[in-house]
Amino acid sequence: MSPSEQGEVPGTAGSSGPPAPPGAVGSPGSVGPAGPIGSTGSGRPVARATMKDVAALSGVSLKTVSRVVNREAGVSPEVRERVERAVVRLDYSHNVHASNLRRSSGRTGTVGALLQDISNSFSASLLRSLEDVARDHRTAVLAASLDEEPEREIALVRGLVARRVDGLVLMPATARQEYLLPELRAGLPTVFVDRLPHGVDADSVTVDNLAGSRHAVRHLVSHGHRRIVALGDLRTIQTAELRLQGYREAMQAAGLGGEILERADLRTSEAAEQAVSRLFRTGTGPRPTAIFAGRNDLAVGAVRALRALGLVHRVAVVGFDDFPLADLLDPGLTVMRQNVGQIGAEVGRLLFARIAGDTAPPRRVIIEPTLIPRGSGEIPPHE
Amino acid sequence: MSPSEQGEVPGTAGSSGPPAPPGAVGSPGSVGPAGPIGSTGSGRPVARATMKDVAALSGVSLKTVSRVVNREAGVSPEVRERVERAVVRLDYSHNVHASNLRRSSGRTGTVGALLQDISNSFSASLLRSLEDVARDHRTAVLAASLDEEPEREIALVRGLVARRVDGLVLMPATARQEYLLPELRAGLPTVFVDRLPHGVDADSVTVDNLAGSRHAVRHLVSHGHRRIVALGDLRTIQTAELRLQGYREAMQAAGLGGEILERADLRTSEAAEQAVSRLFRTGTGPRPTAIFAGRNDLAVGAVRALRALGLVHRVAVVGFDDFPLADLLDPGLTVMRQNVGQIGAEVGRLLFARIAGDTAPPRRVIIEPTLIPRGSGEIPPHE
DNA sequence: TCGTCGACTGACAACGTTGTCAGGTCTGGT
DNA sequence: ACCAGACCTGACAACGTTGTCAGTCGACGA
Repeated sequence: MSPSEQGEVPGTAGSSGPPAPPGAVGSPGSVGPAGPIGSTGSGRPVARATMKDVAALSGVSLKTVSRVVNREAGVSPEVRERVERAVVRLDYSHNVHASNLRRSSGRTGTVGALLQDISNSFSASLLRSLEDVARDHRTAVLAASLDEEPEREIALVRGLVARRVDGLVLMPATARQEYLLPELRAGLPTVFVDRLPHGVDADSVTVDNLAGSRHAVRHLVSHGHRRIVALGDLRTIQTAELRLQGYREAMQAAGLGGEILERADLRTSEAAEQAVSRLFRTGTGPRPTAIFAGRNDLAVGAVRALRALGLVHRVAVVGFDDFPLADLLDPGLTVMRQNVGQIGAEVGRLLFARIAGDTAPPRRVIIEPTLIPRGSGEIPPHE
Repeated sequence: MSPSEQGEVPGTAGSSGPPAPPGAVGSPGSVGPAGPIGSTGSGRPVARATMKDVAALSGVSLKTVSRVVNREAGVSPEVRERVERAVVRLDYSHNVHASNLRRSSGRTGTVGALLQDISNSFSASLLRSLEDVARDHRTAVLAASLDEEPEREIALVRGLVARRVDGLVLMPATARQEYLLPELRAGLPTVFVDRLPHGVDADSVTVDNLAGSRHAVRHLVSHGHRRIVALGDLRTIQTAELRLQGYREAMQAAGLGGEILERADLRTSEAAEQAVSRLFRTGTGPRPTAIFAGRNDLAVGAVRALRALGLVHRVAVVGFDDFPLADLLDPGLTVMRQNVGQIGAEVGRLLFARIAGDTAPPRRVIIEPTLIPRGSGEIPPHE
């Protein structure tokens, strides 16, 4: 029997080939009584070909197919060629789940990224730079948004662990992460980003929020401002509270403790817009002359409100977190920039080092934000 | 023997319990000679507990553990309780890959989304709305960026198929997608987004680029413009070419065929900025009085150039694709808005209908973009 | 008292793959 | 002619789980 005559596509109309060769494993029809693999006349889905089918078609054993598919050495060129033809003919696609299950390494080639909201520019850019690192490691990224919902975080982590991700990037929505302890002990590489871990010890990449907001406020003070209002997100969010704290510290340090004025728990751009609008419209006493916004869309909301009031060139604004087009506003928005690309790359570096087996003690990488003056933060006080 | 005394954590220091009960399956030490499960003194990772370990600890069979974990009926409360305690004690986590391998359904609870660039606001918002639909179906999303690289698309699709995703969302970078035929025939639910499929038949959700760009150009013409320049991305990108085509058609229809002026193959905001800059600085003859930008960051680049030239209030601009803060520019940027939330939700709806078994012929959903006038597109011509 | 039924539980095979090991063939040296 | 060794190839078990089916046990009606 010549090798080239061996096997046939199971179920192909008009069987014209020889009977299954002696070496064939399994019955050709085992995928289904009526079903050719890869195509039916109708649109009905069809079972995928397995290594068994490839083995049967090419007249070799399962193990040999495995060798060819995994490009292992020690397969004769003719056999390799025969198997490869069968692979193409059957549209065989490797099943990585079965493969990983059997393999010793236990890697799935997948990492999870749980971020605040992947449609916001900070999370999206972070995800993107992580993706770039992951691709270099032939790894896919499962991404999801937490929207500051703690229960969602816990449910999603459970799901990722059940999927046996090789690593986890987390911008936590929970206040404490003890629930992660078993996973960390089981060796799940985990990197916190933007927010420090609480109750567990793990790698983290964060921005120096305290120093950053102090810097921003000092900047306003140095331009003559005394009545500076701070806008902040939910106080339960670590970074939000830290930025407010930095504001307070800087005010105290400048001897302006009596002028401290905070509007916190602002969730959205609209909430910030409304808060600023109220503050500047209905103010009875002296109004603030400057705004420090603790998050990018709060700054945007503030600018919208000032625009509506005709005050964009009279009230100074500094925001935390840069965003696209901030330079195109009029005046350009002065911000504390967090270098998102650097953060994402650092997160990826740490994560894949852990995945590769790095067992050093947890690292806390802290990135200093930088002030980008663009005009809005350099407006002098107007009464 | 009382149930509460059965079993113990394998390897726990100071074995004080009774010997393994008669019904126990497997040896308690089978996970490793020295290793307790879930914790070691050192930071070394440790094998995860399997159902076998849970079965051994709770003194029941594998199958019973499976029943408890999957909340199947027909397990006595005492046994259930005993198993659940063992699950907690061992930090058992279900292995969905093994589960899916054995299960009949073949679902993995994962879909893939291959978009242009998940850090750009269009792709990011799309991903986000897809994620919301996916979460309702208890499904995770694998996301990746194609950056207009055809080979990457093909490699990533191969990877997703090997991961046996339940469905695929594709914003193709390839000109033709015949390579997908085997997967489509095998029943892989696939939805194209933003760009139509070529060479294969599949669901799609796109924007009416032709009508949209005609509308944008007509808008400029109706404000008195005759010399309108069009900026476009790579002509090989379907949507980019369609938008240029719409521009040409609208110009012809307005009797302005002789005024057609295109700058295509602009990949980035910077390229657009440079092109516009050159056009308006060095122009010898009469300069254009309006710009139609075929993609959001090309519009941004154009605005940057005009800003630098002091022409923002003298040259009209209409962009295709809305983006955050377009309303905050001065003047506000007039755009053709594609309703991204609607597109993403529609994509999700189609995808999960297919996953649920819908076998109707492929659908082409076309969404009409709407003109959002904000000022920049309503500037009259200045010579 | 005995058979029957329902409720619960377990043994076993199978999902698609790879690690281990043993067997077969062929070449070349004696 | 014979054997060692290199080179290919295949049988089998195992990864962690679930579907199938058979078995045990106590309660209940006749």
